[in-house]
Amino acid sequence: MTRAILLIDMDAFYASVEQARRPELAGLPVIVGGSAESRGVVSTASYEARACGVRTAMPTAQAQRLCPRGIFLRVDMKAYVAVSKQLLEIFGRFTDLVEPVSIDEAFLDVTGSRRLFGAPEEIAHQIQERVRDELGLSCSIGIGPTRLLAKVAAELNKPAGLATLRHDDVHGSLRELPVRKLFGIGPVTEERLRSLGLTTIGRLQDVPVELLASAFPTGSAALKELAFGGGDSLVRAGHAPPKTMGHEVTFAEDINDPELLRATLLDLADRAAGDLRRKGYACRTLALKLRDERFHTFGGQRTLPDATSSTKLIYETAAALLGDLHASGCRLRLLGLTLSGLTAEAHQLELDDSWREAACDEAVDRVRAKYGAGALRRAGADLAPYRRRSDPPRANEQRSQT
DNA sequence: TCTGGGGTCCTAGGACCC
DNA sequence: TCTGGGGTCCTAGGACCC
Repeated sequence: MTRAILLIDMDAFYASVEQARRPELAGLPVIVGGSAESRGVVSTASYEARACGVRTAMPTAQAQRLCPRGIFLRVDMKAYVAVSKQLLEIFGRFTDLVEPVSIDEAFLDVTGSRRLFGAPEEIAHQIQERVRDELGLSCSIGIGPTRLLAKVAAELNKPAGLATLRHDDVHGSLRELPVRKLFGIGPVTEERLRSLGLTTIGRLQDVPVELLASAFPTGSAALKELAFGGGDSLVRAGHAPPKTMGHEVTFAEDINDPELLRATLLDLADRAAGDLRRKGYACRTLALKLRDERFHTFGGQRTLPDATSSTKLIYETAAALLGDLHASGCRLRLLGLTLSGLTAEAHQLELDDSWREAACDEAVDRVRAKYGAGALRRAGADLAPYRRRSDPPRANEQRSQT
């Protein structure tokens, strides 16, 4: 039996959540993203704002020029995560095979749900109805026999759309679409394909594989598979375990002061290690990301002999790495720290005095769990420049130092 | 006109071991 | 003096996604 896969994609998710919880914003150009002063970009623009030309990833300053009457809001990730959970609950009523792919998208395998809920199109309609009535949000749904075809279909008819691509369409309507519609083909690959005269999916289907292989020595087979709507189509229930966890920050102004950079690093390490412990992981590898004033991005990584979740050890390793990577002393616009090589945390052997650090981390975590992430800050981390510039502590915020 | 922050996956080269 | 092949781990960088 042909598989029936749905890809549900929320329309203008962040902006729509804001409009749903603040009805006075309905019908207005809402733009969610970083503030213009802090070199932010647009995360999501409502369709009213898109009418002015505002797009995702556009600098906020540019969005303000295009849409002077736009309502600019900061990202409220907590609120969006909460709505995302509600969405997954709704999807789960129709099938157990729900695979979230991002905060606002999920694959559903409804192959086995037809007897209960009807044809895939019927199921999709019901889901759109439930999402609209219960959460006041709209979504677009693509239906296909593979994940890729469902994904492409979802893009065909936004917003509030519903579209189906069947196996037959691979040799029909799919051929007319630009290659960029295929998940996995981005701007770079699109341009390289264009230089070969391959602009539509049909041309990509027809091109001899030898010719493709000369331009893409390693990726030609995968490109062909994409063009025919193939690829992995197993929908895996639930969230995949995380592979990395990290944080990065873009400064309001480029800096090279070693003390401010170390303070930033301490804050990043504190946040990343805190996430690690909260979710029950330890890491073995940590990677630094730097971006200089010319927007050149570079980095480095270190692997530890043993897994850790200690803020202190992670910070000290990262600080040493920063010393190596930033020997030039150039001005930086971005600093990031990502932890990888994650393993489920085993209880640490207390052979040395690392138990002191563990006890300290644990105490910090408990206070934050009770009073919020801002309740307590590592001594030194509050020097991080973005803390002072764009994120002043609230008047009633409890502060103490460790 | 100035370019965010959270991720996943892939490639390629070198070290090292058997 | 010349010289294997496979496998794993580590590092740097980049494409891509939302």
